[in-house]
Amino acid sequence: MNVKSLIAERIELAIYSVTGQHSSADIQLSTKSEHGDYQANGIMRIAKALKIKPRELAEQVIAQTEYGDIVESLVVAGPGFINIELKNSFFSELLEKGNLIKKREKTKTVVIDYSSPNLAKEMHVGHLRSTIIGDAIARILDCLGYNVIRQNHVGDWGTQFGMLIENMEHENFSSENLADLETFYRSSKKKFDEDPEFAQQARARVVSLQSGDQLTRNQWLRFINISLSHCREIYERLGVSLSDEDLAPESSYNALLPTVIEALNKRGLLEESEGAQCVFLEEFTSSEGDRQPLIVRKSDGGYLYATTDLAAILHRENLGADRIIYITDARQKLHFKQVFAVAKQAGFAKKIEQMNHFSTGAMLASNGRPFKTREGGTIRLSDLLNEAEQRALNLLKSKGSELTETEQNDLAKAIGIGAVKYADLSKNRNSDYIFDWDNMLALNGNTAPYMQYAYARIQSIFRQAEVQPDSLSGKINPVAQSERALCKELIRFQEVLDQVAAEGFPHYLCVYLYNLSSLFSKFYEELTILDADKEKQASRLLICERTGSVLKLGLSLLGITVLERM
RNA sequence: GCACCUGUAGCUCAGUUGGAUUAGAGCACCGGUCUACGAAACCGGGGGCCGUAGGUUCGAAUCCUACCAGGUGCGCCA
Repeated sequence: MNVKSLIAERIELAIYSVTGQHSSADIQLSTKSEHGDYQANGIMRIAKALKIKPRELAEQVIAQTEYGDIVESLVVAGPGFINIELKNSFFSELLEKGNLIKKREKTKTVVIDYSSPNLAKEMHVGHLRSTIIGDAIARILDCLGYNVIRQNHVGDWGTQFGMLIENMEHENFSSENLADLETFYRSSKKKFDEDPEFAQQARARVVSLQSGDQLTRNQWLRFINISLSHCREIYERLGVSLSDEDLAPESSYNALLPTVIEALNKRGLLEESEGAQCVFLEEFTSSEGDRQPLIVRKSDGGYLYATTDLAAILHRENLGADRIIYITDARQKLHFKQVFAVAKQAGFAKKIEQMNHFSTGAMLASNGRPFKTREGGTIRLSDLLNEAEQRALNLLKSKGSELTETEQNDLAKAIGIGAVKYADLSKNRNSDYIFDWDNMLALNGNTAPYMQYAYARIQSIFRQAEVQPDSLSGKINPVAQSERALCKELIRFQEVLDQVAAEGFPHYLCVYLYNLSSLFSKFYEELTILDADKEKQASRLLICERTGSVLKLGLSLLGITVLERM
């Protein structure tokens, strides 16, 4: 249940009955405990528009609000805030019932495009952000009851593949001895850049590939399959929910491309410029009259990624999308802005209500420079993940774990991978972020291990008490400040998920889970659970259970596994 | 040249769309709390001209303008 929306509804109804207008009450979480649990900030804005005194309006709104079941008190404060204190019984009952997440009834279809690696080479660190952030958003939308269609728009078409297939012939490579894709890509690229004759043959390959030459196509398929199996392995290790069914490769849009051009032409959007077919839109014209083109067909007749992306929007429309989301590097911002605008103009997205490009910043090394190997090359994702697991294992050993060797290895995987993912997810996706092993593996602060620890501690309580957490039931009565604070945070879960779903910022969920873990630690330090009297013990065990469930579900939505002990 | 993004504590980051005399976390630094429901934790302390300068209003880290610094993109790569 979204508590914030519930409160907003009540207060907005009262605002309507006082003013006759529908206005946002602007409900926010109170920043200070003296100001209650939530606060309504909208009164001052409304009063200003109506030219009445804010405090008087606030009084009238309070008098009209129906709140007996959820709110303890509504108080006018400062220049016209309404401070809202929730009834303990309200959140106790909510928590006793336990179902904190309410799925949508009228479902919407959301098509989400993420990861989308280039199959010409192995996945590298540059693919991490889109993959992880996209997966979290997809899972959250899923959990909220949206009909989610994942699209992995892998790059499997174009010059690079001509180059690779040609080189497979030259080097006499078969799929069996192509284990190291990255090296093969580099040597092919080198040859392509240095040997004009080879480059020519490579381009000819592209033509025969795209015209359906059987031999070339077979080679291409073999190559794609090797590359895909690398991806599957990475997704498996990362715990990413993408499967083969979500593949929507560039090549699959090939047949649609002439249709796209034709449709643009029919709409009168096409214009030839310097031999290329372009779309010029008003909104991409500067004040000096410089026009920014979206090139959809090259002068040699070839199509570009803009054409493919337009075709992909047509495809999404056919999938019944109400909303489409793309998660890519921020460098593609202008590109998607243009593609969305052209798609709208061309009538490719008549039924799509929302088109979101959620862009991500870059991953940087601790010196603030791009994150590369010492030689200046890209870092393979598999190497990065190996290092994460190794570092987590070292950490476990240094803590003198009592667990067996195999248990430690399993833990190291969960901790290492979780730390890498969480480090990425917990930052605002817009900004570049500095990749730092020590920060992400720290056992304190806004890190995955800190939350995994909080969860493990909760499970330990249940083991100590010899109870099955899922069998717990009864009354919750938060008497102490620290348990009330924890309960109040627990009922915010849906509110936070709704916000991530709307805005595409998983770090809101991270901040929330961190805050929750931290409130749990305070609660745990301050109050006895097992030694408390029967009633308090039952209540507190149930609070522990709800905290554990929210942590487990919350982390799993981020694609991070919890640990029973660590 | 034009456009977009970023600038918050020594470091890494939040700041819920303009909210409350005192801008928050973690690391690092200083100090405190275990004969133990997991100290991998908790509590306290110092540390800030929110890049700079104006403006908008009851109220600005948040909005507007100019400037400074860093990054990125902009006609036939994706």
